Amino acid sequence: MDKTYDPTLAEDNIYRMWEKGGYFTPKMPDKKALPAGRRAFSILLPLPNANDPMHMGHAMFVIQDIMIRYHRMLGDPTLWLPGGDHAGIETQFVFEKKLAKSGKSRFDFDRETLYRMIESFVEENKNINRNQMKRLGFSLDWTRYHYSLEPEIISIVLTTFRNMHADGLIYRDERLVNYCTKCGTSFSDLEIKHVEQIDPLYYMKYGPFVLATVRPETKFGDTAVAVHPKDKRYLRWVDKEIEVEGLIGKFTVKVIADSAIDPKFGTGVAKVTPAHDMTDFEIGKRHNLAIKQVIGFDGRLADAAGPYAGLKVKAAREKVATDLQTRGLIDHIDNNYTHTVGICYKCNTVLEPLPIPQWYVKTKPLAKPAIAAVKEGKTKIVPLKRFEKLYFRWLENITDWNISRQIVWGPRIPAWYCLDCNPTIRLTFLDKQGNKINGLYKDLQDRYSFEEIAKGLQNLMAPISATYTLYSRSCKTCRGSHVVQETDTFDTWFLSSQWPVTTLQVDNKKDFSYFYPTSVLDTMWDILFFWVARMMMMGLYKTGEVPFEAVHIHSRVVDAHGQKMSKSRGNVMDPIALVEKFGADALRFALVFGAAPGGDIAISEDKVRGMRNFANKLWNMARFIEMNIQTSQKFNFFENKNFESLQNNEEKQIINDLNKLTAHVTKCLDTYRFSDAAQALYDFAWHRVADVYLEKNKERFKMNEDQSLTVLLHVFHRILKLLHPFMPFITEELWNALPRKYDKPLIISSWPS
RNA sequence: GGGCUCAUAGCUCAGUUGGCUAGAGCGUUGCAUUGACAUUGCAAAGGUCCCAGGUUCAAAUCCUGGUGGGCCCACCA
Repeated sequence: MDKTYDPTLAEDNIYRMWEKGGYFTPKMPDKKALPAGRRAFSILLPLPNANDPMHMGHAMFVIQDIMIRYHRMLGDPTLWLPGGDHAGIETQFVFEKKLAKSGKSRFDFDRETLYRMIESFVEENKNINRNQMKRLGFSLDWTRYHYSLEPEIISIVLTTFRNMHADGLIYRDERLVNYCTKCGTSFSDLEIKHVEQIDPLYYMKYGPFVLATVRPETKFGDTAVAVHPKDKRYLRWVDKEIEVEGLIGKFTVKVIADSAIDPKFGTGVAKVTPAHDMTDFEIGKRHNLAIKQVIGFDGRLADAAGPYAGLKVKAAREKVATDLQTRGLIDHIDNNYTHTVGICYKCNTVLEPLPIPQWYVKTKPLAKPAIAAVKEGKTKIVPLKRFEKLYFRWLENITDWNISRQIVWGPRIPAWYCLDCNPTIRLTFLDKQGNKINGLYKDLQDRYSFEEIAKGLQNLMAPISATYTLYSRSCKTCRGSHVVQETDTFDTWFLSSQWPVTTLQVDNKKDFSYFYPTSVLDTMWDILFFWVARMMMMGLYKTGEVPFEAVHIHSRVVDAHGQKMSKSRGNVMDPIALVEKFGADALRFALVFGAAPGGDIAISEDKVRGMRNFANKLWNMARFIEMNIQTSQKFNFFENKNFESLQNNEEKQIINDLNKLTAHVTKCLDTYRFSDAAQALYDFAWHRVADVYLEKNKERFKMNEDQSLTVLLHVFHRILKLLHPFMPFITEELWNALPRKYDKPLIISSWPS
């Protein structure tokens, strides 16, 4: 053995040996034939975006590998199932950035072409993170790898959609949606980022009133003025029509009373713009107000804004404000008004609430059983009560889920519209010459053939009244074939929320019956709502059973100063670079050591180095043992025996401590206290065995005495076993380097008790 | 605006239902070391456990209030 441990030499070979041995693929004996207390154990890897290289957050999945290796050693049929996500908007966004570098944009291509381009882009990158996970030693069953866009997986997802539609859980509706005019798509409530900002609050003269608004440019879309029903100042105006002087002429609106109006805000009077404000939209529904859209999906004012048409929202606001001022229609301006606005989490553009027909999932009926399942303990959220609270609070206040995205990257919603029956469908497509055409079908059908439209199609927008059929390429009403598929694609999370079901059902039903519900879902708190809660809802809907028995919330990896890693901070660490420098085991141990569940874990190069030193310590302990052994020596192994006959006090004591350690580590692993287990192992191996026991008894070992070496070997073997889930490579390497009783790799050796 | 959470050594953090003479990693200081390992060993320094009250035989741990961070949720124009 060399003087120091070189991980780069060992790791690759060992991983290949494991893979070749098929140890990651579970044996699935009849469940009744399993020994008492043993049962199937399964974890689904939270599927990384297929086109993303690995980051520190993924490295944290080492917690799952620890559980998986532990259960494999316990003798449980153990499955850790890997996968990759097409990651809809995320991937398309990355791809569009790439396009932008070559001076192109998504709007230069029809959807078929754009889709193919993204597809091959993902295909190029798909293997990167798979190989990286192997570098970390993850014992994933690669024979069961799945990708979210496999046709069989999509087919299961679409079946869910159809069933939900039949059950009345899917519907179309036109309401205000948070829309990013830059990314060209809507988002669900969850995806909206809120930021505080200071904007001028304009107090404008409005007929007989003065009212406060930050958005004077939406004045063209006002269809009412509202006051609080109990506001005595304005009671006499309620239900009256008032005449207002506007920038493009006088108009009349009705004064309405609605309790959504806060009498204390501004002057207690608000203009109501149902097409561009969430509150106003609700008010509009209550009072049957017209919805007058004055901002388009391109973020520019529409024709209804007269001379202001074509201006972007921000420019329009400034111009409108100035013009109002020159006309003497501004009473005063509060320049220090602080409020929060919703912005796009991808590009930070202020989101525009716009009326669009979208597909929704009715969530209340789904949330109910998901809440009950956790309350009844069918799924345990560990380790912290506070995540349960979060989970309940979100599900109890859940709003319906917008699953439409106006992007190409993902499966399209399987609804077909007949253009002949729905001539007011708005179409955007590229004609044969590549010009962008936009208009209603009834205005276009004389000039363009159906085939030309269908081929160059970028987007369609069907009015909410449009009829559609699911899964049918001919119209059921007119029997015509001028049908086009909905261009909205599914929110990625609609697919990933079904992951536990799709991945286990896709190959054969046996996996599903054997491993569902899965044992643990290990993830970080940031996708508790996005993914975990939705998997609960969808899993319960599809199977009547919870998708996992426990949810473990692992730590978030932060830098040496407790700061979140981000590109803009420039403090991102590359896990693979650390593996190359210090070895996978060192990084793995560093990620676990000192990590409190649900909290933060600080990773620095110094810390990983420290853990590399620990690996080296183990190496040298083995070297010392090897030095004192003669190759011809035959050992009387005491594995799994009590050592009750030992006379030597030192030996009795170390065996006693070793057994205590074994019980402690086992208990920690059963209760998700990975850091405690790691610290106990570190402390025992280094400070109890190496520093004390070895030093004290060096002379005896050198005498090459059979018994003392047997005890030492037993202790060391035990350490390797207990440490294996944490540091799989070096433990496997050392297991192989020393004499042992069983000729099986450590990965499938039995967990000591 | 509502809620959650944190505050412990120079830094990053553990501390499981109250029993601590308060720990770890990294860092610091001194000494040692051709002998498994300088990716080492021995030793040392370093903390009014944020502040003020309270409960208790006992509080870093529980309660109340305060101060200061972090986070989540939210349609007040």
